[in-house]
Amino acid sequence: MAETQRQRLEAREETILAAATAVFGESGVDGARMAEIARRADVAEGTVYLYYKNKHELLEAVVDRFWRELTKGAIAAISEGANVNQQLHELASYHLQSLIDDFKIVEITSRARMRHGEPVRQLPQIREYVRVFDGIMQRGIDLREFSADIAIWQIRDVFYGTLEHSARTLVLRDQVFDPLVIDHLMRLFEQYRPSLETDKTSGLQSSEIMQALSRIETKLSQF
Amino acid sequence: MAETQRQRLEAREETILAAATAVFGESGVDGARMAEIARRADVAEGTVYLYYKNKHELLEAVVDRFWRELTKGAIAAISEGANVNQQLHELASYHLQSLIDDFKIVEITSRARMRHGEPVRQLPQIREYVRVFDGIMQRGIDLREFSADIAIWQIRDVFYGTLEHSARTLVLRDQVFDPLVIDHLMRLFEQYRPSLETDKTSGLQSSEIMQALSRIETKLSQF
DNA sequence: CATTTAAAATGAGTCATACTCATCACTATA
DNA sequence: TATAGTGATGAGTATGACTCATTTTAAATG
Repeated sequence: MAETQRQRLEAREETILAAATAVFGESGVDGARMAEIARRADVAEGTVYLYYKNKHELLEAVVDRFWRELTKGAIAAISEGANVNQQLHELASYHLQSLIDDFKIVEITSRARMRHGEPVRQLPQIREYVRVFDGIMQRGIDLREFSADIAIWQIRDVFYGTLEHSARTLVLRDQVFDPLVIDHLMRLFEQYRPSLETDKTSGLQSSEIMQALSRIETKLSQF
Repeated sequence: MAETQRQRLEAREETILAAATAVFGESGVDGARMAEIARRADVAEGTVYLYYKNKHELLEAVVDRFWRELTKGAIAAISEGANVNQQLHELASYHLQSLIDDFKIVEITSRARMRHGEPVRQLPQIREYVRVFDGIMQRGIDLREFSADIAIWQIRDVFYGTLEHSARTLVLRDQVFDPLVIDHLMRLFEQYRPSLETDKTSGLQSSEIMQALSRIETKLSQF
């Protein structure tokens, strides 16, 4: 049956992809042997090339699937009804944990970015992934929890940049998740709250206010 | 003369390193041919292997030198007498500009990090490079410009993580330096200022102000 | 200056491995 | 059961990193 045939082919493609993910993860891109991937997928070496044009395209498929799964996981990790802050916290935790758990595959992602024929491109699936963040931030702005004049793309760079760098630092040390990183990041986001009465530098202004209040109170106490 | 001989060898090593930097930059790690590097350095292919054990070690040398130069440049870029904030601004600008200008080499850095025999390591020269940041922050703490209870390593991750991610975003768009990124980052550092009278959340501050105002109003109403 | 000796350079040859392609096997339809 | 056509195979090819026997260069010695 055509239906069964198609399923067989997809199953085989999936098997090859799984084998490739494992081998790339274990041995890295350069260490991975196409022969080993074929062996694990229980197919001949030539068969792999029926499904993927070359090693790099196979790598791209592995990375692509990884980020697609990550997107699913992220969406599942944030609780529907929660407030914006809570959701950001959940996304940050999920992201950091994933980066640590699948460090090998994440490292490999940069390899997929550069195709031999030069111009560095952004992977569509990563674009998709960061949309999750953008969605939450946009909701935060709509709900007036965040100032309307922030640039989401800049904050996105802070968010993902910090987490990526932190993950690298953590893995190079002891490989464990550190909630302090999340707390610290979330504290930064307080900067984006809409300020009712002041501009940027709340320190100076509030101290001025406090001084003024002190003067008033001192005066009053004289009565 | 032994002196001259030694210089000749070092000059040749430098020539090979320069050729390698160029070829790696143009063609990427996988695209770079050892034969091409040798040709550009005007030596035989075998000669390259007298100076560097293999392609990966040559790559490491290229990356190592790049970051060493970057450290020199960073130190030169920050003005000795300036205040901490100014210095951070200068370092951030220099770093972002460098990441954009030498994007190719920076991308290649991650390749140098993973040696075939597994465990990912941090490159000594990058360690050295981030010390520049640490030094400025420490001075900031000593001068009470920053709160003493901050963890420098966390802020370092924010600093470099954000800049690295921003650089990637910028390069993938239009390749140009954007001062907004720096301003935004510097704004975040306001979070680390020592607060004179209050804790973290400026929201709490305003509530304190409201309480004080209430006290005043209460007092006033007594007249 | 000639000779010896050691170091440095060379590039043709080796080897590992990504990729190809002529051949074979299997499945579905007539 | 025959046949067509799609999918699978793995021996063979091409490429490029790396080696090493040989040659060249330069320093040391008399």
